[in-house]
Amino acid sequence: MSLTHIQSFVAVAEEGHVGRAARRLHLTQPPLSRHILALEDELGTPLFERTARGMRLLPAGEAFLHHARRILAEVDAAVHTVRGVTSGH
Amino acid sequence: MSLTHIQSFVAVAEEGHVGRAARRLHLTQPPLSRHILALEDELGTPLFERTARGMRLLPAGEAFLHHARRILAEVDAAVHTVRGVTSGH
DNA sequence: GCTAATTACGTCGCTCGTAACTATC
DNA sequence: GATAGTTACGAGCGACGTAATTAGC
Repeated sequence: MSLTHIQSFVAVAEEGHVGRAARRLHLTQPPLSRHILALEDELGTPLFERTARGMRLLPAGEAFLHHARRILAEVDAAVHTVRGVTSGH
Repeated sequence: MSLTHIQSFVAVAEEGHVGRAARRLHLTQPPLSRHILALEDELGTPLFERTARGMRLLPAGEAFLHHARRILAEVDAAVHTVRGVTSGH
C-alpha cells in the first residue's frame, strides 16, 4: 500500500473512469489500472465493479474511500503543521 | 512522501537511534537514514537533532510525529474496515 | 467496430546493501 | 579508537509508457 495507490484510488472513484482519472493525475491508463489492481490484490477484494462505461464503486470501495480521503487529508495536515511550526509563530 | 518514509520516521523517533530502528524495521542504517533525510528535504526543515548518541526530535519532528501516527493508524483502520465489509459484517 | 480496461514488454529510475567516509566523544 | 550517521556506488526491482489484447455494448 502506498500513498500513490491511495491517490489513484480516490481519483478513479471520483471520475468513475480510469482514462479520465489518468489525465487528471498526468499518467497513462495502464499504470493507473495497475495501482487499482494492486490495491485490490492487497486488500483481498475488488473495490470497483467494471462496467462498459467505466468503474463503479462496490461497497468495499465506498468504505475504503472514506478512509482514503482521511489519510490524504491527514498527510496534508502533517505537511502544513510542520511548515507552521517551522516558519513559526 | 511515502508511507514507508513515515513508518521509518516513527521508528527512529521512538528508538532515538537509526541503528536500532533499522533492526526493528529489518533494514540497514543507510536506507533508513536516507528516508529521514528525504522527509526532511521534502518538508524543508530538519525533524531531528543529531547528537553523538543518536537522534532527538526537534519541535517540528514532535509535531510531525502526531500526524504520522494518525496516518498509520488510519491506514490500518482502512484495511480492517474493508476486510470487515467483505467478510460480511 | 467502439470504448474501456488490462496484459506484454522493454527501459529507466529508485532503493537496497556493502563499503567507505565523517564527525563526535 | 568506538560509536553513530551519512555518502559512494553497483545491482536488482519496480513503475513508467507504448503497443497489443480482451471484453462488453
